[in-house]
This record gives sequence, structure tokens and C-alpha cells, in this order.
Amino acid sequence: MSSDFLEPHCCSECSHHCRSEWRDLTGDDLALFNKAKTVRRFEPGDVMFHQGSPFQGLHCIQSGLIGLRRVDEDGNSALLRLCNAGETVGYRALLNGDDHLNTAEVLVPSTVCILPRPAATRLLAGNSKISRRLLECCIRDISRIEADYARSLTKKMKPRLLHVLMIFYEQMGYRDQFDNSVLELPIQRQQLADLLGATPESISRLIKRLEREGLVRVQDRRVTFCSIDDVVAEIGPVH
Amino acid sequence: MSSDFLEPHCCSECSHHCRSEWRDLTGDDLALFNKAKTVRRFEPGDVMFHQGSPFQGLHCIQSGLIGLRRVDEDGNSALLRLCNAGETVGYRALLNGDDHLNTAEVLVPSTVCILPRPAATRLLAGNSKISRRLLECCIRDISRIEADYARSLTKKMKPRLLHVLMIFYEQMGYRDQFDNSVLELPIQRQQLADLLGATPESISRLIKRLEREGLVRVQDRRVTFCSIDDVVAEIGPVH
DNA sequence: CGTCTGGTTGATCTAGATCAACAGGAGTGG
DNA sequence: CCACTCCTGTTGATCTAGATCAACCAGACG
Repeated sequence: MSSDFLEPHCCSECSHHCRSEWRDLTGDDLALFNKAKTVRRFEPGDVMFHQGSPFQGLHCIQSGLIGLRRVDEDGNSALLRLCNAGETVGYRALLNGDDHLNTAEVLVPSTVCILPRPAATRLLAGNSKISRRLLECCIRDISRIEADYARSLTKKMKPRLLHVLMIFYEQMGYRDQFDNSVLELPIQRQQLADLLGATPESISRLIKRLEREGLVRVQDRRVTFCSIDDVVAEIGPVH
Repeated sequence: MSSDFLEPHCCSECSHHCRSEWRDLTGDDLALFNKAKTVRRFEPGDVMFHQGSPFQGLHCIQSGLIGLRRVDEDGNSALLRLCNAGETVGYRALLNGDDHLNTAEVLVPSTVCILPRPAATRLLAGNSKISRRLLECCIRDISRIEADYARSLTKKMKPRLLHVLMIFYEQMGYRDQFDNSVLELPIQRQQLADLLGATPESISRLIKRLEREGLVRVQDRRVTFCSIDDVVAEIGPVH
């Protein structure tokens, strides 16, 4: 058993993650990846890169939760996307050479593997499998954001809030001792609001309403679903 | 001068279009492209492919305007994106093998070049330049939709409507005999509304308001901008 | 002619924004 | 230990952008 297994580096974490773009690195490519990578630990509130800043490195999320935030000219800001373990962030700036369009902000304690440009470029140029993976990643991201956009155009806040709750539930929900479906929300109300283009006040009231309607019970960050089926009925298929 | 120039086929149209993904096809690849392609003419209201239908072919828009529409479970629909000459549509279904997520509806008379799956796959597998182009195309689409999504989350209808007017103006606007900036809107109010997640009534009233505020003058489909600068000031940088 | 389609207008309603106040912790510093 | 402030969240009062529903209008078209 190599030391990689005893003390995991980026290679084993990033490239072994079943959803990662880097899952099928082998041989020289894997060695290059490992040599060039740095692994960093981030805390909530940290920023991995800023909107408007030049590309610094490809960020592969090993664990945690990252939000991509966009701020407009008058200071309004929105969380456009959430990125989980296994996802690669910042590839757009790598590929088109432009500055980052979003700020990548850390929402929960996260471990991230950073691959600087030279290595990323070499890997991409040398291995067509990797650029294919990146293309898949692009397609996945586009589908996700298109779906979110469509929801924002056609639906009210209530089903949209329920939708993000369900997304979180899928990723980190669990059953408590009474077999209730429970979710420990990883983000605060403000960020929930930024995710939906709403205000924290509205989120607060909306949650109250969901409780009155008997869909969920919420205490601070803990969300207990009274009936997952009822929730799904409100929002249609989650994906 | 070859007959291609006298009676343009897809090759010369699609692949010569400066923004097309296919601009640098040469030799055998170009021959394959030409052999496999079919060119079709569509009229407004026609549908190139339906949401939920399987991939039939890659659609390269030679001329015209295509809208990608998404309809949800309760029948609400939105126009997620507009695609102009030079753009390739439907690549997602090609690459991931899933059904189309959107309906591609024709908004103005359009000429489209259709490349069936086998040829598309062969071209993609054999020519890394092409998959790189497709990746760029993906990146462009993702940037666009992200920007639209951000606007929908943070801005009111007024700047968003002005934004789509400016987008149209950039593409097809002109100066009239008095040097006014004029735009002949290619779509009707309903579609404008679907593009913004609004109702036709709201669009109608909003336009009235823009006229009252002296930003534009509108008669049927003709939009005359009183001051492009004022409009730009309202919406910030267009791109 | 009647009918249809796209657009406008008016009256009313409502979801969500805004603004202001307040409440409960969690530090922090005396 | 208490007082203070900061930060997140909640609540209340009010406002408003945009939706909804109904009517109507003009042109196109059989």
C-alpha cells in the first residue's frame, strides 16, 4: 500500500472521486498532476478567486461547498451556482483566457486542489480524454444553470425554495431516529436568498408559510420534511 | 470559381461563417461534412426539434433566428436563449446522448444545415480542433446564460427589456435617414415576454413607460432609440 | 362580412421588496 | 461578571412591480 493511501494527496482524492473530471488520470499524467497540484484548506467566507481577477489555477473541490457569486454594477449580487465535492471550478477562465466572471466563495469548510495553468494546459493538450471530460463538465454545468434559469423565469419563490431544499437534501439529508427526513442547512438565510434572487426577509416569511402549510418544520438550520412526496409534488421532478 | 460560390452549400455557408464552430474544416473533414449535411429552410413557428425528443442531428444556423424554449410540468414556458447565424444548436443531446431539454423554435425565416449523428461523431473523434471549437462554443453559451440568469435574479424588468433591445440592436439595428438608431424587432410581444419571464401585458405597459421616459419610441415592431447612451446607462455594459 | 391573431388598456390583486424595529446568541473587552 | 457590540434572523407596516382577468381594437384573411 503506497503512502498515498495512508495520507491522501490530491491525486487520490481528486482523481479518485467518482464524479471528478480527473478520475481517469493515469501514468505520466497523474504524476504531472500530483507534482503540480497544491492542496488548500478554506474556511467559510474565504474567497478562492474574485470576479474580475485573472486565472490563477483550476480548482478541484475535494470536499466542502463552494458558491459562485456574481455582483453587478450597482452592487446587487446573486449566487449563481453551488459546487460540491468532485466538481472543477474556474475552467472557463482557463480555456478562454478571460478574467473570472464570478467570485468563488467558500460556504462550508472545504478542501480544494489547485492545478496551476501550465500543468492544466499540458494535461489538456496531451490527453484528449481530459478535454472530453471537461466538455462533459461544461455540458453538465450548462444543463444545470439552464434548468435554474428556466425555474427563475417561470416559477414563484415557493417551489424554487423547496427545490433548493431538495437539492441539499439529496446531497446531505438523512433520517433521524424517528425516520424523519432531515436536513442540516449548510448556508444561512442571506445566502439562501442570494441563491433565489430574494431577500432574507422573504425567505424567513416563506419558511414560516411552508411550516403553516405543514410541508416542513424548521428550527434554525435544521429542516425536517413532513412529507417528501408532498414537496416533490410542489416542484415536479428535481432533475 | 466553383459552383459552391454560385450556389452555396452548407460547407461554404456554415464553415465560412466567421463565428461558426465549423469555420476551420478542411480537406477530408470538409468533404465528409458536405456529403453528410442537409440544408433546410424553416419558417417562423416551425420547430427544429422538440423538448424530450432524441437527437436527430446537429443544427448549424446559416441565417435566421432560433429560440430555445423550455416548458415545465404546468405548462409555463420560457425562451431561454436566442441563437443567431453561425451558432450550432443541439450539441448537448449529441454529446451526452440524452433527449433534448429544450424545443428549438424558429423565430424568423431561417436556413439551417443539419449534420446527422454519424458524421458529427466521426468529425469529433477525428479532429481535435473541432472538439476544441465545440468546447469554446459551450463556454460561450454558458457565459451568456449565466449572465442572463444573473440579470434575472438581480434586475427589474425595465433594464432587462432594454438589454434585449440592445442585443437585438447590436445584431440588426441600423441608422435611418435622420441618423436615428432604429431596430426592427424580429419577434412579437409574446416572445419578448417569454424571453423575460413576463406577460405580454407587462411588456406592453413597460414599453409605454419607456416611451414616456423618452428612452425609445416604438411603433409596432419598429423601435427608435432616442439616446443609446441613456439606454446603456440604464443597463450597464451590454456584455 | 365574421373570425382570428397580436396587441393594448383598464381594474384589481398579490408576491415579494423595502424599511424599521427587535430578539437571541456569540464574542470581546472592561 | 456585566455591558457592549456584532451578526443572524424574525416580525410588522407599508409599498410596488408585475400578474391576472376582462374588454377591446386593428389588421389579416378566409
